[in-house]
Amino acid sequence: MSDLLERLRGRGWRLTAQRRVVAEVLDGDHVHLTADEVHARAAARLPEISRATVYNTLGELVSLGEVLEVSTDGRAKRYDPNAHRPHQHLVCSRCGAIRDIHPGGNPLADLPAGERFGFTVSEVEVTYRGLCPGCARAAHGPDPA
Amino acid sequence: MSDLLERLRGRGWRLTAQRRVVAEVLDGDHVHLTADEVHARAAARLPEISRATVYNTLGELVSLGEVLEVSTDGRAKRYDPNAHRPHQHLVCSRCGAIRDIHPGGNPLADLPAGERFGFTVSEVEVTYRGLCPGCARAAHGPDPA
DNA sequence: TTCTTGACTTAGACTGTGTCTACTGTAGGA
DNA sequence: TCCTACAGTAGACACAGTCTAAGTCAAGAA
Repeated sequence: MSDLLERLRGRGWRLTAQRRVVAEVLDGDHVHLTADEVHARAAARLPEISRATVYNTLGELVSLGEVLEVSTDGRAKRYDPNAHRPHQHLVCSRCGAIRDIHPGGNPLADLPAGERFGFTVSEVEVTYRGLCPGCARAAHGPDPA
Repeated sequence: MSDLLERLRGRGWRLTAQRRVVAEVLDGDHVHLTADEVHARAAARLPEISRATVYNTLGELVSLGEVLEVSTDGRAKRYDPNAHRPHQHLVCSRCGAIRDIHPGGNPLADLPAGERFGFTVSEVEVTYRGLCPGCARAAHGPDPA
């Protein structure tokens, strides 16, 4: 993640304790935190950080292209630091767990011209839904209730 | 849409004026209204209908499988009556216009086993984003501002 | 090192979307 | 007609996110 901090400094980003903590919280693979979760984890290290700062910082990271905003459930948006490698999401319909996946192929090519309604199409978002291994076991196994 | 009303009656749904108006508002192709828009249009025909009734009725239509809930912008959910024909969405990133599209192929098959993390995958949601013809013209043409 | 400046942060009010609750209305059977 | 259960209502509440005004601080200049 120091890469990210370096890139941000290179872009003239003023580096404050708050921004550093938010960037650090977003480090890792398969990280998809809501703004409130980011705030909670940031506040564990820097108790006085405010919600507005977390929203501001997340918004800046998104517009700099360093973080992706994903909304898989129609509720809170989630923030995904894995922005430099195009990927899709696999979501558990029961517990909400999210995994990043990297299928081959280019889904944009699957859209025939006749279905484009004259749109200039530039992006595709693909979300696979199903049950994660744990929830599938719970659904099939002997019901302990 | 009288099909829908017939189906609902067949399921023992008590058909009231409020429910009929909500179902009628959702008639048509490429219809993707927010709950508030449904409420506004329903209230034009039945002024005393309440917001809670619109939410309740939409929720019932969704759980009966007659209407789909889609959230393309992370803001308000939209309700899509085109639930009996599997389809995907094409969204204008500028004005938010939504079109239903029906590409061939089965996107589920594009997900190799090695990328499934043990999930039992049952659905795919695909959203294409770009500019609709009107917004593309506005972006390219001589700026009238 | 100290000063200056403008960008950054803060608390809290505000908005939009959706849910819940307690009460009222009403369709249809006894 | 009366009863009962389901449907509808208004309004309070909850959650996610945005905005504002005022205070704070990082970083360059002297």
